[in-house]
Amino acid sequence: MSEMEWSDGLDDEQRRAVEHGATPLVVAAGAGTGKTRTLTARVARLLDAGVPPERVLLLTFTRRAAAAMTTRAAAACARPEAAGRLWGGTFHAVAHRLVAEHAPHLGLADVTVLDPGDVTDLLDLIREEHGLTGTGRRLPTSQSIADIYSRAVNTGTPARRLMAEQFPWCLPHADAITGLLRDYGTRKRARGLLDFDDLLLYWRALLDDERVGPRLRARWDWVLVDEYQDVNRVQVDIVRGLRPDGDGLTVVGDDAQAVYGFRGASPEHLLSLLDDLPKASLVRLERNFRSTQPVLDLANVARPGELRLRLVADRGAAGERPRVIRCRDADDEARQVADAVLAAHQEGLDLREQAVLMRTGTHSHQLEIELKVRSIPFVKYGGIGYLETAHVRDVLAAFRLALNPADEVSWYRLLTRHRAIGKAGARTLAGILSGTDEGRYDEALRTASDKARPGLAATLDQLRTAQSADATAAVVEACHAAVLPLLRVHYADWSRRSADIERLVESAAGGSDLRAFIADATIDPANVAGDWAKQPYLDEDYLTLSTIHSAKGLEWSAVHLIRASDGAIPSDMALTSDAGLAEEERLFYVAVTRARDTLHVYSPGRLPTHPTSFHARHVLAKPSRFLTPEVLAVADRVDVTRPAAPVDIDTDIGIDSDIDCAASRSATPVTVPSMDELFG
DNA sequence: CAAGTAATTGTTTTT
DNA sequence: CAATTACTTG
Repeated sequence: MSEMEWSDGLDDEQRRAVEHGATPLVVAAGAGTGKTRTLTARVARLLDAGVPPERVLLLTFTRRAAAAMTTRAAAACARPEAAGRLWGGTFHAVAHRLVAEHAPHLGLADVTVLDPGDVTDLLDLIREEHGLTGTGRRLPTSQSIADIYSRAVNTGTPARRLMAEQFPWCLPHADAITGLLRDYGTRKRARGLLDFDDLLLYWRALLDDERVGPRLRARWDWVLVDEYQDVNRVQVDIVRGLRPDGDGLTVVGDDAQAVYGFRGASPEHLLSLLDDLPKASLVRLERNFRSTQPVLDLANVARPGELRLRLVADRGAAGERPRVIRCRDADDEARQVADAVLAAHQEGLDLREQAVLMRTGTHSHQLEIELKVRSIPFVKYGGIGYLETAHVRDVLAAFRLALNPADEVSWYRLLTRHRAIGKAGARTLAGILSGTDEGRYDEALRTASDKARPGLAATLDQLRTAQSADATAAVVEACHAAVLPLLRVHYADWSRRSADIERLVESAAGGSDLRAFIADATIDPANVAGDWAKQPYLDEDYLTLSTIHSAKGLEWSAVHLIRASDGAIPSDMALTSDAGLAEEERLFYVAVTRARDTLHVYSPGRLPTHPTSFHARHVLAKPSRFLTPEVLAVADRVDVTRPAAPVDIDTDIGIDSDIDCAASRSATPVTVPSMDELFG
């Protein structure tokens, strides 16, 4: 054990966590307290102590976090090559690996992962049989039904009770919905289809199995879990199933940063672990290496939760006080943000060091227009990914059919892209084609209408080629050939979409394992998208726009939090329950703790009811309820709606009549440099 | 039963 | 202003 580089620069508490023995360890790590460094140092220390890397399992919530941690652990330990043999990844990715490995034990001939879009497609496909298609009164969307399903399994709540509590408008159809969901389950099982939730459920089932469970448990001595406040019931069971007495278990989390309640997570899981494992030790990390004290003063005041961590800036007391900017409306807000971003840029702060955070992807609409007008380059995270667009999913469906001809959902999707095949035709044909009958292709052709037959024949031909091909490139090429003529006709804006397809096909053909490529694309779209999606400004300087969820774990020198008005933060969707409101409060906390040096919080007095700006009606909005007097006391208030005198932000709700753009622009005397020369 | 046209809706957050 | 959805017509 030579250098012990992993110990470099750790403070006492971090070192305690890193050097802790085998008894269960809970690390309560506030934002910016070196959580990743601590976790990776602990892994490096284990490896340096001679632990075989394959006996260490590191579970994270995003692929990015997993990659960052293994890389850093490798860099910090004496045997960097060993870190490559670590088991690391998201819960879902590891689950997929294990489920594929144990497919026979699980009674699965093949494993195809359904993305959330596929799930709604499948529900659409079968809902008619359950009397959920009539026109007339409004029926719950398949999306809502999928939500009910997911929440039920992830929280262990009976669907009926769940509906009563959280989806009351679905209650009149409770019988039909529960019937549909049962059918959904058997349908998936019969076809070897697994949705995201199934991956976790199957993993848990493996752990519960008398024969497989002990072997799985014996595979790892050390299990480390990041972001434990974001685990749901099933994930808790998996972790506990892996380490029943807690020995070798390390979890890191922060109850104030739990923001995945809608996915069945609860910060309670972190807190209750301490009760469930009496031997567990708690280490609290409160020294913050990220932000200035003034930023942390605001964060500490805003911090919810039980752990009551108080962050202290390692950087000392100096720093600029956060600013709360009251603005007139969304357009005004966009101008304020753009002005501030440019001003900082002029003072030498790269755009890369700045980010705009928002509650939902649509909140940046006005800002995006403003940025385009001013030629400020930006990249937006958290919106609809390329892999979720229809045409890309069409190609993925073809890939999946090449590997799993029983994939009814993919059949359905592909069939509806054909001319002369609509919903009804696709449904019957998908049933035939996903079956096991020897002559199912011929039968499908016989069933198809005269108009549909030629197109279908061509598709089936190519898919047969794909299914019998060995080399990945050949499979991909055949699928490409099957899909191309369909999509060219089907999409009116084909020219805009074709480039995406080319990139996807190229990237899939380049890989060695199509199965892995599809699983990656499904379980972690960003991972694959990053390889081939266009990233025009990758080498250049650009501003980051991100949802708060996607910004978790990241940091920037300057952070602009927009739409800090009631109805946006907290989202009006969340106001119906205490739990929902508490989660919004945690989101606010996550957002403000992303800032290293400057934090600007913008609160428009009028919010668009409708995300697109034109015939948008506006509704009056109060400042976010999270901008409490205590929070405001540690911030500088700026009111750009009435530039003459600062107005108490609590009482001014901006009731002024119509907005005069020129007036509001002149009210903010920030000089706007020509962007062409700045970025030319 | 498919496909085209008209009307009418919107919209959390993500593995 | 999309993108579903309802209603028409072939």
